[in-house]
Amino acid sequence: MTQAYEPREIELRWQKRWQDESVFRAVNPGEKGFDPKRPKYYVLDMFPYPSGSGLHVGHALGYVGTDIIARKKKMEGFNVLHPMGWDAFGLPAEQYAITTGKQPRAATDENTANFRRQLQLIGLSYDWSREIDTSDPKYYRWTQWLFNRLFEKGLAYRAEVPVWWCEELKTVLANEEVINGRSERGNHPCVRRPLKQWMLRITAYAERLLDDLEGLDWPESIKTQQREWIGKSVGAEIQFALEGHAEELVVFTTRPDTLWGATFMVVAPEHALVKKITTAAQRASVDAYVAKAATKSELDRTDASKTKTGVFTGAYARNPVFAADDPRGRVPVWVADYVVSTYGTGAIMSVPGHDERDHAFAQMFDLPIREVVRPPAGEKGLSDGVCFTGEGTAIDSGPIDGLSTLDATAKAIALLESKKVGKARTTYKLRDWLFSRQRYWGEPFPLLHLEDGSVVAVPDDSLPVLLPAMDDFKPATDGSAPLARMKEWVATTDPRTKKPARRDTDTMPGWAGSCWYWLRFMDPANDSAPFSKEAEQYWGPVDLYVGGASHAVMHLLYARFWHKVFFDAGVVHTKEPFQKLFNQGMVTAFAYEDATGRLVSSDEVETRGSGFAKSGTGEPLTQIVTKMAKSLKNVVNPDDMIAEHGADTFRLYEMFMGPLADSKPWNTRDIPGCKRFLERTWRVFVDPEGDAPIRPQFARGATWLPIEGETLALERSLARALARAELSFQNLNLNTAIAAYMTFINDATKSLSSMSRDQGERFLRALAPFAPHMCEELWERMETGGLIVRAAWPTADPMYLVEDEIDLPVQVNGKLRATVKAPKDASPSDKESIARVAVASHLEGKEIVKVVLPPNGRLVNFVVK
RNA sequence: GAGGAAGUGGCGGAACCGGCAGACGCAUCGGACUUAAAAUCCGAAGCCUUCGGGCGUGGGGGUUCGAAUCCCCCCUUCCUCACCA
Repeated sequence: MTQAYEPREIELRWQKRWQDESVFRAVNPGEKGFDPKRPKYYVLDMFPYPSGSGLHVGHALGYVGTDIIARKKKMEGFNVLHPMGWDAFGLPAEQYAITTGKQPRAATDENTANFRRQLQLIGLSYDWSREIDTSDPKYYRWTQWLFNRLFEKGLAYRAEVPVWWCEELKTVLANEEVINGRSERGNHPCVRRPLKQWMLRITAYAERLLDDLEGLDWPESIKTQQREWIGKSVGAEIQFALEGHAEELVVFTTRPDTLWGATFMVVAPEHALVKKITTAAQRASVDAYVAKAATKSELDRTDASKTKTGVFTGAYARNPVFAADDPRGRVPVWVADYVVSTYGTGAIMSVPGHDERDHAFAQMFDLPIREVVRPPAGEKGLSDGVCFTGEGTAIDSGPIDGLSTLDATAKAIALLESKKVGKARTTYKLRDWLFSRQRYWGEPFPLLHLEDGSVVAVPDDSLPVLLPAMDDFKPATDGSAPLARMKEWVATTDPRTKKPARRDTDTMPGWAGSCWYWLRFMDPANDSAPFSKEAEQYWGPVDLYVGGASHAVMHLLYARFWHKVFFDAGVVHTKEPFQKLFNQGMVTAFAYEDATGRLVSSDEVETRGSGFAKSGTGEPLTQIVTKMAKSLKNVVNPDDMIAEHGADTFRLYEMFMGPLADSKPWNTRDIPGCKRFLERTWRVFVDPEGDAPIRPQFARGATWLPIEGETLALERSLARALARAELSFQNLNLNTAIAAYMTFINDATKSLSSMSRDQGERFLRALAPFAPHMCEELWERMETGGLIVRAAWPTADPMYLVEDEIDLPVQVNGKLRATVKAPKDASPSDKESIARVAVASHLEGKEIVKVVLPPNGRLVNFVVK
């Protein structure tokens, strides 16, 4: 038996043992070995897209964190569900296949194999029997099945919509995937283009998606982001008659109380009425403006936000609150790109007196500005040259004069409704979800186009609609779907009527598979349903969901939407899928810049004492923190580190860096500290000089040590470490648990012979979730019997958290002047007299005004003059 | 511009409720062991100091016997959304 700590050898052996004994297999209700007495705990990682570059230490941060939690919960007696799988369909996987010249299927299999290998290297306690791959027909069969539920409820529809088109990617993208007119993936320019697309009616769930955020234990910042994305606004819809046209111009406003101050109208360049209402005289300039707006990317529009642009259409609208002969009621209609076509009705009434944007526009084009809201006393208004947008009192507004903004709004709406020219309305920024892609690597829509032009779902029992193999799967230059080229696949028959039908050739976006994967994990092998009711009833909802904050909106909103649809369909029993959400921080890296602020590649940096310098030139460099980047050569590969130091050190370092939620830099120089701690722990248990597998005091049948003297001191040290660990699990700053364990091992090293077998056992159990391989090895050498992963989690005995003697800080005027020892149960007056002696020199010649002894008895403070 | 998170030694970070600022680790320095080095072990260390003490948690003010922690103002960094009527 080896006496040295050799992590790789130990780790491989224990990983095999865990696998051989199916230690991490979660047992479902109804299966053999299920224990109904244990409570359940479902801890889920956001499953990765298996990229070609392999696992990143940032992924591993979350995975190690959840693994430690899962292992602890298991030791605490929970039935733990802790699964892992692959989000394998979608654009990035297809792009990767194209650039590497591989088939997506083959490339995906290669990448998942690599990810699986890397995850297993870390010794993560996943139940690998539940592994899923969203691009596996056994999985996407049920994605299609669930799509059918949305389809039959009318939540999926086809529409000609202006969509984001990315020429580079040859695909349409969802609103959420386009940032400032560029694709989220790859940062390519995008343009708007009308195309017939499948949409999901997520807006039907807007209100519930908003309301149900309340009960969730999620970071407030994520909830806020979702609320803002949903963007609820309450107001009114108002119809303006158009001079010389039968059509009405409908606008949405949150401030119907300012209707009397509307001096012009603005419609978006894409508005359907623009062509119709433009007068001959204005035709040329309007056409030019509209054409220009269409070619402008969203980025250009945003850049131009400082100066408003627009053109008069020549048309006039009638403000319904003014009499037909009132000149205030005749307002010009302009077209301007500061009004967006996709929000509200794509048209606004412009109230330049009380809206910043309208104000700017009115000033730009010299349009009239009227004040209809008087600001409350003390606030500046139009008379001070300020556009007042807050709440005040209605003035110059006929029937609502004198009312507060709140009352004026209500009365204005009532008035509009009685005249049938408007009504209360709530709008949302959230738009329906553009759900189809003209790409290859995704779930085919399980839909058939019949000869009569109608569209029907492929019956559930004919699923899956398999994605056919294609040699050339690249998107067509005209943007048509690659599957459309598979003529023999497209032509099929409706299984119900045997009549000819054509398959839909679009595929679902990459998000589809991740909209329900946590449910499939509950019952991954089920081939008669996506998951059984019993399994969902037992495991749902996810108790802890851990992943990056970058999924704040898209994935988490889509997943909640599908889950609610399933809830309505009676498929799941909870309204929300993820009860507690936690975002792990980003793992950043150090980078180095010279005096001019230029970044220097990490392999050209050397340490100079406590500073850094450029190798060769010796030029001094400053250390800064950045994202990891290949160009800076500061990307860390877990494989190398594990090969060099072992998985336990890797796990420990990931957690020791700092609180799980914080972003923090990876510092290779700090890793030896964690390794040293494990080596020191090893030497506490194993005598490197001796032949025994374990030191005699830890061997089975070792002499029992009474808890007194140094053993008592160690008992206290252990109790403190265990208590600290418990707190650190609550706060998810596991770095402090490790720090507490280090302190204990330092204490143990100093009085090794006084440490008992029992103390050794409890310490190993506490360390086991963090460094499972080494603890398993030492546990075995102690001949404790069984695996440590199945042992019970140790808790601190409060009795040993209390010291006989406490350190009593003594302050004079709040400044620390001495620290004295006092018996733990000393009375306040005893403490005061002990303290008085200790700071006698500071009290000399002073008058003691007050002696402060806080209720917790933690210190004494003399207030003197 | 709006919203969110955060600013503590040379570095990563501790400090549960307002009560010893800097736990734990890295780097640094000293010592032991060694022919020597590495490894290991032991120890020192916030900054300044005339060795009395003074100053210290981004800056300024406030509350308090006492503030990293609570309140007000300001600065910086990161993230997210940005003409949403």
